Amino acid sequence: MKGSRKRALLMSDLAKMAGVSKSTVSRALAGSDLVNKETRAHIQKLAAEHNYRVNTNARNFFLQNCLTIAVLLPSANRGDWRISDPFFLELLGGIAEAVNEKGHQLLLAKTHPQTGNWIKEFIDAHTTDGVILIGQGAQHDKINEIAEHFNALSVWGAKVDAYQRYPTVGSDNELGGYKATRHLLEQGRRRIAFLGYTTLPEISLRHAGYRRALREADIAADDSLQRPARHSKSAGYLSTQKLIEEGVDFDAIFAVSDLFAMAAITALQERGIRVPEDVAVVGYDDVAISAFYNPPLTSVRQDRSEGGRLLVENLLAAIDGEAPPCRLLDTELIVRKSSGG
Amino acid sequence: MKGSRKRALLMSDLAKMAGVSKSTVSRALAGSDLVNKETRAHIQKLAAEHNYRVNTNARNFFLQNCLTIAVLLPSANRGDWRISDPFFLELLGGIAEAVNEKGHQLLLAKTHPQTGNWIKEFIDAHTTDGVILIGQGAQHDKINEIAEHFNALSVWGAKVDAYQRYPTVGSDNELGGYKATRHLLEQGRRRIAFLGYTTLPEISLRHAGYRRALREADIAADDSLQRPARHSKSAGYLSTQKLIEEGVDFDAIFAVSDLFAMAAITALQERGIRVPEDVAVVGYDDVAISAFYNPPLTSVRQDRSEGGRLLVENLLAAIDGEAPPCRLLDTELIVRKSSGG
DNA sequence: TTTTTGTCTTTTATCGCTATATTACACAGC
DNA sequence: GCTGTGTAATATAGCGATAAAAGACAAAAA
Repeated sequence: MKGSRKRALLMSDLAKMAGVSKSTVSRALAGSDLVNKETRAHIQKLAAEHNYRVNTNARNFFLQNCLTIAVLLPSANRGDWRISDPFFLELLGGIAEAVNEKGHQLLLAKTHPQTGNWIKEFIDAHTTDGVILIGQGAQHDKINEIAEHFNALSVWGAKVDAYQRYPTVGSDNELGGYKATRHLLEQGRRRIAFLGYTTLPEISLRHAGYRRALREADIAADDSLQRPARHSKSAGYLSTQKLIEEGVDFDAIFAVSDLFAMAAITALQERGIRVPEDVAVVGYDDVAISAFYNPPLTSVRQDRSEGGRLLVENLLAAIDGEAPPCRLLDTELIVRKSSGG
Repeated sequence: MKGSRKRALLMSDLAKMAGVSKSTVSRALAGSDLVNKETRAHIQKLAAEHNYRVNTNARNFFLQNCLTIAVLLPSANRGDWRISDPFFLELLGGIAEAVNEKGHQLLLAKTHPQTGNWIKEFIDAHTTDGVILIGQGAQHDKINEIAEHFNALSVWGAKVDAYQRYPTVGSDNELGGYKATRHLLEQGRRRIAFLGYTTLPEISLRHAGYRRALREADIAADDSLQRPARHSKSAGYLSTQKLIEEGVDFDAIFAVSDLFAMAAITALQERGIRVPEDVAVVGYDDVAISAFYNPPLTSVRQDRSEGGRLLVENLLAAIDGEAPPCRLLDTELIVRKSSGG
């Protein structure tokens, strides 16, 4: 079957059948009123009968109004696309929306970060007009390197203090971290654990917000409460278990993703620790499913629609040769009755 | 900014700059060894310096080896892409994988089912070589109607007994329902509620499996245990609440999606009903997040990778003018320590 | 009758790229 | 000096669609 696609019906074939010229067919199919009603109807019927469809590539080529934009989603496990975090997929929705609004095409691709220089490999192998990268992760240097040669990039993530050649879009992570921590402090919590791998730019900023809130409340930072769990499935769970086993005194957790928060809650409840009575938990992302969690998760909302829109805008600007700025999205704390205390 | 994309550098421009012909540039950029090493290097450097990129449309057009495939995901709420069920998004991943493997492009689109004839509208408005529909839902008749004129369709869903003009891919829903129910019966449960809207083809089949399992165990069907919750966010929650309020005697729930199962568990636990001690719950889909749920969810797994592959295969066959068959995927019951009893 | 107008249709040129065929040139061997 | 061989670059010919310009024809106006 591979490649054996049989020669498709062309517009010229259809024209021959209808006894008119190619352009007349083209116009008839486009519904132009420059062709006689009957002729139009006849051609349309003929096209339908013969299951004719215009060659998308030829059309796009001629009209040259359609860019191909790739979205790279790093997948955690090779061969299995059980995406590490639903947030990324929800963001993808926002991007799809924005891309379609602009009339462009969205090429979706999955990649395996572990395969060495994955982004570059992808760009070389495929033909795209621009790339949106979801998940800056710890790849800052690599992305910078790619941006030297390929500037049609737009990245979801955080602005890095150091030299940065590519534009990012992301929530105001510092403020988000601050709001989450503030909320916990307002509930009377004092021993707030931080669950997240601060090496990642976004997480580092959320951590900064967390520290600011504590500082303002005159609470000294406590190293035993810092839990650098990586973004892996079990990390949130294991880190929390460890926290308990080590006998650390804590009455709240700020987890840097909803997934982490859920895993943490699972670990807590397994040990009979009540949420939020004994330990309050706040997450990040406000993933769709969080409202259904048990207990419903208090979380910092990242706006996917707006995020997608800005990512696409930045990319189009970059394609035009501009150097778009890093953008910050509003953050909103979604308080749900229980988990957050 | 819109449309003001400045004239891009062409290959001919680059050729002029390098003092060679267009074809030489083309070959040099393709890394062909038909051009002198030095020439090749020089051209490549020049291209990089001037940030030249080949016109994707022209290239695709010439090579004509690239189809544009659209995936339609019905979104529940207009303007908000908080997708009703994470399973759909995970399936999207499987599709992306398969499409890329075949070297085609995946055009992602979101639609609003409520806008009348959404699928047809989409097909008419966009130019695609084929459409994958995620979510057959209650649209069987409408899809059939579209398939009359447009046969490049591939649908995730179930085979409908009645006249069906389009191919589907889906898990063996009857078997899945059977396995789930069987599992609950083996745990000694006898009063198993069914949570799902049986008007939908897939759900109807799962229900059939449920009934078969009960029949084999000599348990009479009980109408009060049938809960036709629709696929909406709160449906699982509300239906379960009602079940409790009505004082129905039940010791297990088979929910037709993990989302429903989670919502049900939330409702149960709010009333102090323990899961699985008092009521065991089994879901469907085995969504990534289910493992993290509290308690971890026992669920019927639908294989997204395989599903995506088959959806794409069917679509390519349909584009070639064949009439591909409806396919059934294996189902596997994933038993997690707690929820399922 | 001639001109004008209007409606429908065809001709022509083109989008930017790449594959194929062809040419240009250098150097070996006889 | 001529042919044969190999390498490197060029010229040419589309891919299939569409838009713009040009043409054909009939009916209305002068």
